Amino acid sequence: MPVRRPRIKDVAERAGVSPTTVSLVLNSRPGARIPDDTRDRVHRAAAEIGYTPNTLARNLRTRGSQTIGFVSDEITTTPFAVRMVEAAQEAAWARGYLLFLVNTGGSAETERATVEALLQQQVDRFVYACMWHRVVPLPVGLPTDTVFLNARPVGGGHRAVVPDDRAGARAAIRELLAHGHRRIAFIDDELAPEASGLRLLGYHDALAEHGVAPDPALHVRTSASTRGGAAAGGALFDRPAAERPTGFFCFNDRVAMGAYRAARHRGLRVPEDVSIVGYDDQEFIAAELDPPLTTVALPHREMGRWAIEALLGPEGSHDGRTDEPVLMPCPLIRRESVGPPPG
Amino acid sequence: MPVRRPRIKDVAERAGVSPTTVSLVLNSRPGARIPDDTRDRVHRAAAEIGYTPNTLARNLRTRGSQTIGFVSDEITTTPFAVRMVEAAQEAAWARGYLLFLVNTGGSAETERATVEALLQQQVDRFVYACMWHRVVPLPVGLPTDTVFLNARPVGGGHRAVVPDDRAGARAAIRELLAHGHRRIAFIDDELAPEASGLRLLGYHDALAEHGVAPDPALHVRTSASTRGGAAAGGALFDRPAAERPTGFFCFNDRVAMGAYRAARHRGLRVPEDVSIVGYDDQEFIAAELDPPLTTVALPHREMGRWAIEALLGPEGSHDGRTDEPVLMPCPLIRRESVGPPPG
DNA sequence: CTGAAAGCGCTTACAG
DNA sequence: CTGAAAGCGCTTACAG
Repeated sequence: MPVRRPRIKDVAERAGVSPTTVSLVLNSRPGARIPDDTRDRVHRAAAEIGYTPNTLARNLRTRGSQTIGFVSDEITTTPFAVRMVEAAQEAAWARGYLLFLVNTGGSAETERATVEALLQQQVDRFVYACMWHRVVPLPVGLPTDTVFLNARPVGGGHRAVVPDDRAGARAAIRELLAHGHRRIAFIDDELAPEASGLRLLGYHDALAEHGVAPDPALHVRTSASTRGGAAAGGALFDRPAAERPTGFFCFNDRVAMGAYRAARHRGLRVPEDVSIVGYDDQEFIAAELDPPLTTVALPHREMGRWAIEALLGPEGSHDGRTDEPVLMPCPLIRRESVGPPPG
Repeated sequence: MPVRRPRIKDVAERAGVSPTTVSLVLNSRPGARIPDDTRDRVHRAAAEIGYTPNTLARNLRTRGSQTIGFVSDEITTTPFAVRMVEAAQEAAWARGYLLFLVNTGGSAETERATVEALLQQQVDRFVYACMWHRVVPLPVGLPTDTVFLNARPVGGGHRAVVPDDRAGARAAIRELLAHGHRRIAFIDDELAPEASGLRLLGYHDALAEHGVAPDPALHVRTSASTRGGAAAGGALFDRPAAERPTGFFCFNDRVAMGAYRAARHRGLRVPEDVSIVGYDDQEFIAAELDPPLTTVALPHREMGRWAIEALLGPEGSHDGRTDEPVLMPCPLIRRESVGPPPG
């Protein structure tokens, strides 16, 4: 470390040219007509002393900064949504950008300070990500071309990408309907986040398509956990046979895991006696349940990539108009928890 | 954004002093005797025009860089180990550092390019993290004071922090022994990673303490998944009663989840008929199993924080000697899957 | 106490 | 085709 990295001047001296020339050939600027001879000497000299440009200096001069600020509420906190970070990082890297990752823990104050610190680092492009699909107040200090990931700002007017929860739910319910189910329950999240409202819409959409009247008693809310799923599922299982739902759409895979448990405790088999569909396609859970869970996947990777591409997209691709958020499809993942209703 | 951020010169003009003075007061250098009067004028001027220093320029000049490169094999890929990233980011932020996050996908070539790019950004401090406890070849290009997180370099000689898998396993087995179990199986990972060897040692340690001779037939290897756990657990359950283990130590929580399933299929109850201990304390799994799983936690947060603190620690705290890796304790998390053996 | 000047390592008009 | 010079926005000896 103590040996100082070679500078452009060192290359210039060794190649017997000026720093200007070195800069020109190393950046291979289109306009510059430089004989191959000179060009070679420079490249050789650079290679020999292991020259590599100081990005900081370049950025200071050009006022660019090949970096992106990735600020999130607590995204890294959630094992769950990491693929968004991963995909974003990969997409950024592929474009020659580096990602500054900061999570603010949800505090508005930290958020402000974070944005400030990044701005000082000359970071001029931001992705603001949430771990849950949320509608968020506009974080102060963020530039107007910030891209929202898994979130949209309350007023709109910014680019944003969110999962298409409504269509995802619709697909889930259709799957149940296609197998012949008519009494279909929706075990929803009691916190009723953005995703909740959207999925309820999708639930109704699909029911309406098939002409089945929604039974309000079959839409229940509980904590979106295994425990909640077991409790709510159990209550539903315990209804009189004629009123008992045969198909269950669960707010997430953990709720589904709870529903499995409640079924098991009552000697009910999945999918012979009851069909269950989850949401999230959560790693280590959905595929590993017994039987493997049919569920709707959250397009974390796709959204992460989209966000970076929108941010770095072709010049002027964002004309500042108040775009609608992009709805990323949530594919239905068919496994083995859905079958025809009993009898 | 088109409005250019104010520079130090703007503050100087407004306050009627030189840039030198502004720099001096804003950085409140210890030696500098500056009258409160001047000091106030500068601060006021800075506040009025919303001045905030350009970190890039400062870093170029001082050759510092308040940034840390966090390079990992595929850490963000694993929902599982995110807490390491999270804790590292928080610790860095608390010290005024920003984290460049890059994961290389495990490719040595990408790794080299990554380090190179970060070096060009004048990043001079690195954490190299792995998602699994691994022994890694020394990544090329990383400075010698790099801190290894959840990994140690093959030759040693670098600071590193890893989970104390041996002690963790010992605690798990002791827990089983304390409840009276003597026939204790270890359902190990077939890939036999670093953690595997260490845990086997801990398993033997604890057995030896209690004078129970290890039965090689009770140490089995399988894929570290639910399916693997179900298969291996099932085979063990099917042994003749007198040879059947009553306690199970599983390589991870997913294996334990499989063991639960195998037990259930055979009408065996946890913990009445069989006691099970996992490893990882994996979120959304361990605590949500039925019954909740007694397991050993991986100290991801603690390791993440430690890495940053070692990196940023008091000057000269690293004297370059070939330190042994720090072993971070893996606490036993008692829940409800362990009881006395039947009969 | 305070300022002019040099310089961190680049890039980019501008001359020649 | 190629170089001298200015400048990105700071900090820091050095004078005074």
